[in-house]
Amino acid sequence: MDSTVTIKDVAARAGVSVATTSRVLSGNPSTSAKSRERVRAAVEDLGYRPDARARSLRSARSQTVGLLISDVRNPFFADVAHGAEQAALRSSYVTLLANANEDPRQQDTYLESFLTQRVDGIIIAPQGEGSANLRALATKVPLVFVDRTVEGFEVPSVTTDNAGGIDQAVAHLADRGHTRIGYIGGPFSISTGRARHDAFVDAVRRYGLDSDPELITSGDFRSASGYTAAERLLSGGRPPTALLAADSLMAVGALGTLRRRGLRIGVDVDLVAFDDIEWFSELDPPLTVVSHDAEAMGSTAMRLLLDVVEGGAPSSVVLPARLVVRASSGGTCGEA
Amino acid sequence: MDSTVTIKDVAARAGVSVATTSRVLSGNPSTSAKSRERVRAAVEDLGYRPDARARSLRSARSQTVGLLISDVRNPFFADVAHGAEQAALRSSYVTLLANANEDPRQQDTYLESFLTQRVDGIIIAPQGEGSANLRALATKVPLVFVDRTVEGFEVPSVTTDNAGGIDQAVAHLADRGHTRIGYIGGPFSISTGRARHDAFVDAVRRYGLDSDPELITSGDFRSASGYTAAERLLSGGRPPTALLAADSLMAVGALGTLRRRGLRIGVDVDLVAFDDIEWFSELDPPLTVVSHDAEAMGSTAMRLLLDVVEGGAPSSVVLPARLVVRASSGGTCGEA
DNA sequence: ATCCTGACCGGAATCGTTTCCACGGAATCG
DNA sequence: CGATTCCGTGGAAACGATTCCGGTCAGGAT
Repeated sequence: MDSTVTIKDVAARAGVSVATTSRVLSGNPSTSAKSRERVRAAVEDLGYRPDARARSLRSARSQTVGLLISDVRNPFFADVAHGAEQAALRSSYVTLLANANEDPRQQDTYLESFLTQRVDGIIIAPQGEGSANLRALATKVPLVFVDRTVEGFEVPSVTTDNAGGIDQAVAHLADRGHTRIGYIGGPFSISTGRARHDAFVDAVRRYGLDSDPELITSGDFRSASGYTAAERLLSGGRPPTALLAADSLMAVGALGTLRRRGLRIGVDVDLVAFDDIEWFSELDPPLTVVSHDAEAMGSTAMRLLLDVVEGGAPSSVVLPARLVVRASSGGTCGEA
Repeated sequence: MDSTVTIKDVAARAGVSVATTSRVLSGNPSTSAKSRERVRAAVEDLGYRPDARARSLRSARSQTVGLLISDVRNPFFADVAHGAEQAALRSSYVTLLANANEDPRQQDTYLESFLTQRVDGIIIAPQGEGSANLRALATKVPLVFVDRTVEGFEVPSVTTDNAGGIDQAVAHLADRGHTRIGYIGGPFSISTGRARHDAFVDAVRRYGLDSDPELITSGDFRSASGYTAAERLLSGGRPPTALLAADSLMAVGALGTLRRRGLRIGVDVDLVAFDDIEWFSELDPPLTVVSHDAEAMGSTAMRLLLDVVEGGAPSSVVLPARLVVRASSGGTCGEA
């Protein structure tokens, strides 16, 4: 089953030395046209495929980067991963995609594994607070944060303009005449959770809306927590007339709550979600969202990382967020 | 930045030979308690992490498997990937997750890359017909198919009981009194597309329903194609009274069509989807689905693959499908 | 004719491990 | 007491590539 044709076999078949073969294979200019041709032919004949492990053992590059995502099953992160992967491919890097599953322990397991695989760099959407672990990592291998950051880390990052996005959403809801907006936030242990929360509080104040602390809840960026948060918000004495969810999965949970309570979205209660997702526009009614480009986020992160790997020192990037108004907050049925 | 502490450093610090150090590290029993202790301490002191590349270069095992999924952004496959990954982790294998993006060219690119990385085995949800490429692969490295298969391949696979699932769905709709069911199928180039189509035709015949060929359409397992297929079905002279979509994304597309046409799901038209997805139960109305366990599918595939890698010859597995009736086809609002 | 230059090449060292082989000494056995 | 096992060990050869270093040879300059 294991053919294992090595560079030695190729060299023998081509009638040149291993050294020359290697030179041809890696595009070293000091090779004659004749050797190039003969090696090329031998590679073809033998179906030779260089061994990436041996190659990267000798030269200090593995042409491999690690991508540690917090939850592959979250469509937003799936898109980020896809964007990053495509960008890596274009620079002929291979991406090791790992799934922390929103669990710091698994995050550590995979970081460990990345290290033993000697990846050239790591992109990570960090869990919780930067463990000592993470801090040690940053001194060992190029690191880039995507979507989330950790305080006090000197690493490049790609994030969304969370404040801008939330501001647009609150402005829109205020425009619609809402004064009591229920907020379903993310965990404070995650930077996006904090940023969006702070932006919400700030926007509510600036637009002169009701800043009742009862209107603020928080979940864990998964749908079940969105469900219970919405439940809590709506069962208060003076329930909100609009809901703003800090991510798509929690919005899905809220959707369930509203349906079960028989509330009509866009009529009885408005709903706006952070993160756009393909099928949010196909729902009945289509959901108003704060949209940001997950794929661009992934590809940008990869670009930054490869910059660092090649010795550069790129600066962080903040991508814009854009409100897309749909029927769940009074828009028309079509796309905005 | 690069610490590069090697086994030599550990050996020196522990005052033993490199050979002994290696033995301790890989749990070789012929080591004294004393060396074990000293090596352990040295590893700790130096923060040593073995180099997976060197290790796997020497021993013929890389402890790495490739997982090639047809579309990471399809929630079904995201779940499969998650299941497989967790199973690999339990056997201390690392998973290289790649995304073919429903594109045979990218599939080839990644297979190539898996090969140069010298993975111990590959799990794949194959695109289109088994290219010569794929066939050559099967002779080189252990292979397992997941979800989909390719005719004439002697490799273990994990699939769903497609026929059983479709049968339950059609039986249920027939029960509800439908005689004209519109079918939104997948591509014939993919085994699941063919299997579900054939099962549908068969079930329609057995339950004595209308077998009008106009009722059968097919898409590409993506939402846009579900949209246009539903559009075509509903604009015929005698439109169907129920829709059965062969996968979740196409069901999402159909959802959009129904909304735009102002048809009430579960009242004017019933809708059933193959594949369950977390948020299908949160929709309004919740969707009736043919549910199969994607995570189990992934972990089973990984189990089969590791079996092959260890020299076994496991047989293929077919996982059951189960109809979950919800309000989109007249069920109650709660879970079935 | 001699020297120099530059293009091309091959031998061998190297990357960080595992593993084969041989060896010393303690324990067991006749 | 000598022979035989057995355990733990270290030296050194792999694994499959890259790359340093020196050498050959052709051709142009002197």
